[in-house]
Amino acid sequence: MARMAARGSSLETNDLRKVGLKVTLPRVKILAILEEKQDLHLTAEDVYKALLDSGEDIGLATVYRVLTQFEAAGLVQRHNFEGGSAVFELDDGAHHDHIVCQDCGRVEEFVDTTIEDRQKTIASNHGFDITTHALIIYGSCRREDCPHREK
Amino acid sequence: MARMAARGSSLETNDLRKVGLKVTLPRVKILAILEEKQDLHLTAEDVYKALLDSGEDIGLATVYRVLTQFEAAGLVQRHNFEGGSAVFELDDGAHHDHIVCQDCGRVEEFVDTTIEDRQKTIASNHGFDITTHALIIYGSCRREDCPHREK
DNA sequence: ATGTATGCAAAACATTTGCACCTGG
DNA sequence: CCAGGTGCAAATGTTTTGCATACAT
Repeated sequence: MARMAARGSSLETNDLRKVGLKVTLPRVKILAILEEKQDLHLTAEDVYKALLDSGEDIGLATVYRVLTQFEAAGLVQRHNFEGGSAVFELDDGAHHDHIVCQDCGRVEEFVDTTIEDRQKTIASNHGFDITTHALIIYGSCRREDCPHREK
Repeated sequence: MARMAARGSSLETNDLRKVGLKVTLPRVKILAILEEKQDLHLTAEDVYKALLDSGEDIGLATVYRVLTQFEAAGLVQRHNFEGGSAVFELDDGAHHDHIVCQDCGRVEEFVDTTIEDRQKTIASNHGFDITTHALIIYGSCRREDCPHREK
C-alpha cells in the first residue's frame, strides 16, 4: 500500500499540474471545494465561506485571483446570472446551459442539440463567428422541498 | 393648429401615464433617450452621459432609479451581459435574444421559434414553470467596419 | 398643499490591485 | 534560493440609499 494518495498526487494536484499552475495550498483547497459541490454554483463569497468552514485561512482576494486563473485555464466557468455576483462551477469540458429556480435558487443543467444547432445557424445568418453562448431559463421549480429561500 | 404636442402629450408622456408613473422631466428625458437609441443597449452611465450631452442636469442616481422603475413597469429590459455593468433597452413587448460581438460591442437581436419551443419543452421536462429566459450568443461579427473597440 | 421625485453625497457591494511577506519547486 | 503566490488593506467601479429640497397633480 505504498501507491498514491500517499503524498501530493491527488486529483486536484494533477488537475493543477495539467494546466501548468503551481500547486499551492489555496489552489488545491479551492479546487477541492468546487469538486465537492459539483452540483452547486458558488459565488466567490460562497467559496470563501466554505474555506473558512473547513478551517482554512485563505483570503477573499486569493479566492478571486484563483477563480479567475482557473477560468483562464479552463478549469472552471464563470456565469453572470441575475443578482450581482458571478457564480462559478467546475468546467467538465462538456458545454451545458442552465435553468434557474427564482424561488429557491436551484440550478439545473441541460444540453439540447436542437438549440445548439439553431444557434450556429443564427450566428452564421448574422455573419458572426460564434465564440460561446449563455442560455439561462428562469422559472419556478414547483417542488415540495422548494424552500422559497430569501434571495 | 391647437392640437397635441402643444403641451404634455408626447409619446413619452403617454407611455408613462399608461404605466402609472408620474410624468416628470427626468423620466420623460430618459425615455426619450432610450427611444432615440432603440438599436443600442445602454448602460446607466451611457444614459447619464447622453443626458448631459443634451444639456439635461439629471443625477446618475436618478438614472438608476428611473431605469429600475421602468424595468418594474415593463417599459425597459435589463440585461447582464459580460463586463460589469447592466445594459438597458426599450421593451417593445416582443421578446428577443441577443448576439454580441466581443470585438466591437455590436449587439444584434433575433427570435427563433424553434429555440423558444425547445425551451418550453426543456423547462417542462425539468418540472419548471418558465418565467423568462436569456440567451446570449457571443462571437465576432467579422465586419469591415468592426472597430474592434477597446473594452 | 402634499406626497412623491430628485440631487447630492455617502454607503453598500463586488471585484481588483499594491505591496511586504511567505512558500513551492 | 527565487520567482511566483498570498494576505491584508486600500482602491475601483457599479449600484443603492438617506435626507433635505423641488415639483407634479
